[in-house]
Amino acid sequence: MTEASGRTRRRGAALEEAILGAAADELTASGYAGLTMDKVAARAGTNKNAIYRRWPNRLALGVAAYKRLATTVSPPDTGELRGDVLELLRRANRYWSSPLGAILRDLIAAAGGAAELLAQLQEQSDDAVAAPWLAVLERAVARGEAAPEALRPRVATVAIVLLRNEFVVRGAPSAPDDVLVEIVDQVFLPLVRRRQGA
Amino acid sequence: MTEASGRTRRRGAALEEAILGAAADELTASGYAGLTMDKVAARAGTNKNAIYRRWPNRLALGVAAYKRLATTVSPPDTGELRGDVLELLRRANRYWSSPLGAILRDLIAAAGGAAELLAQLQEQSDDAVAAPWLAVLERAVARGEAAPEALRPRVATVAIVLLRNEFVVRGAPSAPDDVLVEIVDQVFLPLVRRRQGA
DNA sequence: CCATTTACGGTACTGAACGTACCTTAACCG
DNA sequence: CGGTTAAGGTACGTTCAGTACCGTAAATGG
Repeated sequence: MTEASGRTRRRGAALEEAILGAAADELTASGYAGLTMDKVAARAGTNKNAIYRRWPNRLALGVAAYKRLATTVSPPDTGELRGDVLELLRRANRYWSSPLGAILRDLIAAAGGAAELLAQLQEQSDDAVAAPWLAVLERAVARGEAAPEALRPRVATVAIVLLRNEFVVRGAPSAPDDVLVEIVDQVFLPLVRRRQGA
Repeated sequence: MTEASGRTRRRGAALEEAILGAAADELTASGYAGLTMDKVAARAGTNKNAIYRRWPNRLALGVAAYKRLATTVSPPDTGELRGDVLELLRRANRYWSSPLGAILRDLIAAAGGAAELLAQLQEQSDDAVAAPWLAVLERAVARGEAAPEALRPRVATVAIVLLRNEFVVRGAPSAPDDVLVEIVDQVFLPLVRRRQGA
């Protein structure tokens, strides 16, 4: 049979949508390891040519497909800094432990330092990661719980970076809650709290 | 020709040595991406059977070969905490920027969360990473430069974890010195310094 | 409204590697 | 010295990424 039954032949944006959708489906179904170009083409009802005309390789397609699966979060507001921070960490822990987190880790691994692709995964590089932490800290500063010096990305994101380290370097499938508490109480809070001296 | 010319047929430990050596050579010559089982076998003057009898797959061989390339470091002693810490970070930065660092990153990536292999790469898991930092901090505590509460692995290793994050997640080929200084002055020193309050 | 160009669909390949199977033969061991 | 173990040799099976070509539907535009 020529073409897929009675349907009209798709082009341009419509086809691109179909491919991305198929790739996203494959990602959720089989993870990045199971994302093969042939399967994506088949699921999208097209062929590999159409894919390679748009993305140079499998990784680029994977990154593009992941972006439509990623969601953004709104910062919590428990009324107190420690609660907010723990909540942010627990969310992150859940996410990294989830199938989506596994996909993200695989993509980061596959990118292997290709800065351009890594930046796409962070969606606006640092800002998106730092935003909720800065939001939470700003309220804490207003309440007098945190020092204004804490309102710098490097400082604000310390906790999340430490947690991510557990996953990327230690390979934990999920970080125990003790670890989150330890990060908050041993590192994050001592660091951002209003200091009397120096 | 049968066998490799006149040489006697190696077995057991001798052959294992030869394979590991060949794998290490391949790693330094072509990186982990270029480490193929066929090339290792050829360079070791044997065949893939002998390799697969000892390591279950390419990654395991890569990790084993890497371990013989890795070296350990002794902690610096500049007489002052900030100097020691910057020196440790600069060393780490150089290492991660080097070909060996690239191999390590690829291996971590390829392990993709296989905790067992990742642990081998850290050589004794945390301890080896934390040791020099704890050593440097102990001297600082003795001098009154740092608070005793800093002598915990989670706290002591904050700086190195933040730097590693630059490589793994941001994909920088090398971190600018500014970043190291930022990590030290904005995060590490404020965190470990003797605090008057609370 | 028709000719031309663009880009899809179909299909077949190439090439790289991993991992396996199987047999022959040398080294070790009691 | 005979039997067992482990090398060496070699040939596959498989899986995929990425490429090449060709015929044809859809846009384009005169």
